[in-house]
Amino acid sequence: MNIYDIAEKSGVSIATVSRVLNDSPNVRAATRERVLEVIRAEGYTPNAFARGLGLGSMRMVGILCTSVRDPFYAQAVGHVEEHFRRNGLNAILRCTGPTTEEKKQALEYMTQKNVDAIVLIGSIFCEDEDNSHIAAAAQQVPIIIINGHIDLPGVYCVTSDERKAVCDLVEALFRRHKKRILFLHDIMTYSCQQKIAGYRDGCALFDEPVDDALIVPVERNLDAVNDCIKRLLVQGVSFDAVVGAEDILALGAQKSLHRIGLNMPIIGFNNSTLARCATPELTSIDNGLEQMCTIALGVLDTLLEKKEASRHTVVPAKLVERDSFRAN
Amino acid sequence: MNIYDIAEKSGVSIATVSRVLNDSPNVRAATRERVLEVIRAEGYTPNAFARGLGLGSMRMVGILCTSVRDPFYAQAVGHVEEHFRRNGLNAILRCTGPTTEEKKQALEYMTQKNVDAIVLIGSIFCEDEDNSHIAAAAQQVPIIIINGHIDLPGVYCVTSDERKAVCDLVEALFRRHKKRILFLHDIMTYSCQQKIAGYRDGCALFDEPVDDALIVPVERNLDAVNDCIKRLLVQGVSFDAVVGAEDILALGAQKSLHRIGLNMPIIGFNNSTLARCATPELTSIDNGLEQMCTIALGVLDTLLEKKEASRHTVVPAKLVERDSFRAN
DNA sequence: TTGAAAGCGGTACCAT
DNA sequence: ATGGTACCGCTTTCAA
Repeated sequence: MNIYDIAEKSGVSIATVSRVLNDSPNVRAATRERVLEVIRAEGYTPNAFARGLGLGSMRMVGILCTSVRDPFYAQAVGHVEEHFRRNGLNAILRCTGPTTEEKKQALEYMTQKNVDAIVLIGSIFCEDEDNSHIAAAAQQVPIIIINGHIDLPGVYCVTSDERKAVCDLVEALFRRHKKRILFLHDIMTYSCQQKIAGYRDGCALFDEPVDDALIVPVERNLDAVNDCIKRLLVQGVSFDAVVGAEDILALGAQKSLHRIGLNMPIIGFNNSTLARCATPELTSIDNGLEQMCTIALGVLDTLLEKKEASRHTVVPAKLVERDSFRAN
Repeated sequence: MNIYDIAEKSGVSIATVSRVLNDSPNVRAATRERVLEVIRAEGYTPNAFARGLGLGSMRMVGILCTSVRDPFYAQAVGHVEEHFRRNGLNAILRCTGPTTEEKKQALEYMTQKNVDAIVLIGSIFCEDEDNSHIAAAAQQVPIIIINGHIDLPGVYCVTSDERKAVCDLVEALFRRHKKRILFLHDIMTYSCQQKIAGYRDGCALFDEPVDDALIVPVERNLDAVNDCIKRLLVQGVSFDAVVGAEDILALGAQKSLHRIGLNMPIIGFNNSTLARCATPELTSIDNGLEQMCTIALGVLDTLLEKKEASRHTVVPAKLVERDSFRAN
């Protein structure tokens, strides 16, 4: 069943059928009805590939993330997919893992598939040495980065003001006389750098020197965090509060410290389900993910209309207070 | 840049270029090299839509789930995407929400996009009244259901033996003289029905009557579970163990009971991150998700080779014991 | 308002 | 081993 069949059965040319299909105004109402009737009766739907060939688009966006199995990215993918779908854009999902090589391949794959845009989820896509693969892809198709920033033509970024949020948090902790704040993080992404910058900003507000021994990298899983905390204590590194660059890190620290019998404010990041599932519930910084996704969609809409869009938008991040903060 | 340009620059016909592109053996090595050289030099990549038009496939599978934002589904989506990608199949993701209407639309969307297969994640796609939309889609393209079962031609199912796993669990609890086991569940899917059947099987083993007041539906969030537990206690419904049809339900019960000061074995389902994040760590039934995904890929591979595949495969589910079980 | 026909960029069959 | 060419199914321009 193709457009020729429909044309024949309706007694019109394929051009007319095509016009009906594409809501062209240049079709007499009666003709349109007749064609639509045949289309309905035959249950016809146009071939997406042929349409893509003619139009150069299948109204698809590529979504890249390092792993949907990570709840934070899953959350983001969900939001992006939903926002886009509501605007008639569907998603090709591709997980890349952390290596630059795979990210590059994924980017090439998406451009070859003629997607209308590529959404990069997380600043982990921003390499600090070489982003030429992103630059190359951006020449073919708009690239949108959620919570990451690269200053490149064709690359549109939406970030969260995590720097300020951490700064405010540090300030609040200092006011409670918590001056040795342990900051746990995993991969040193753009986002992570912002958080650390915020940490330093906060210390600077109080003219307090930053003890680099308190900024500690650790793998993103409970066991690694537990080992890390124990090691720090054995090494005699003292601290009276913990901030995790991800909820899971904060949660790991919480469990570890609880086991040891230590009690102090613990704050996570992303305000994920984990935060509420922790005991006691974790205070967490919400980076405004959904708002970032809404803006991303707006940017893309603007671009698809061939208008210019802002290359960098920043949304606020805010602290969501829960037990792990109040109690201590 | 298209195949004609490459043909011209290499001094061959487009047919030859196409052969080179598709690794046809009928090309002289020297010719192949010359063409490849031009392709490399020009950075040419074939147009996916045109190729799709000719081949009738873009090597894409549709993945449907009610919500990737749910960690369990995210986990599944991640596994499916990964397995398929490694076999050169990419994923179009579409979340549907719980309504049949949206699921139907998603199914239609996928068939219209000429995907090579559709993967349905979770038995929530199996309606118990009317699955005609799935039957219809299955006539166009193979449908694979992960952890759900519908007996329909063209629909291939991989399920987990959750029934047996719950039965074994109930047996183990009975042996510890826990005979009033509260079973919390949310939507009554095929999977949920299996779990309840397992619950009854277990009781039957001990000739113990099932108290239907202990099989309680509740919304899938912490607050709802908390309210539910409190209500049950007020109503005088007594129980000495809790099994949740999802980890989040078990976790909610754990928090609620802990707050009240009650202590009893609590077991979740899916062995998600949540299980390890709970305090104390939750015992959980692992339904063998990854194995299901591996099998799903195998089935699809078989089908794409136009061979017959088994319409229903069952993988074992097993209990992963942690603190919430041992301690009590 | 409608139709004819030329693309879009490939694949694959049939010759040679 | 290679080339010519007829599709694949739709969009769009140009005429009428």
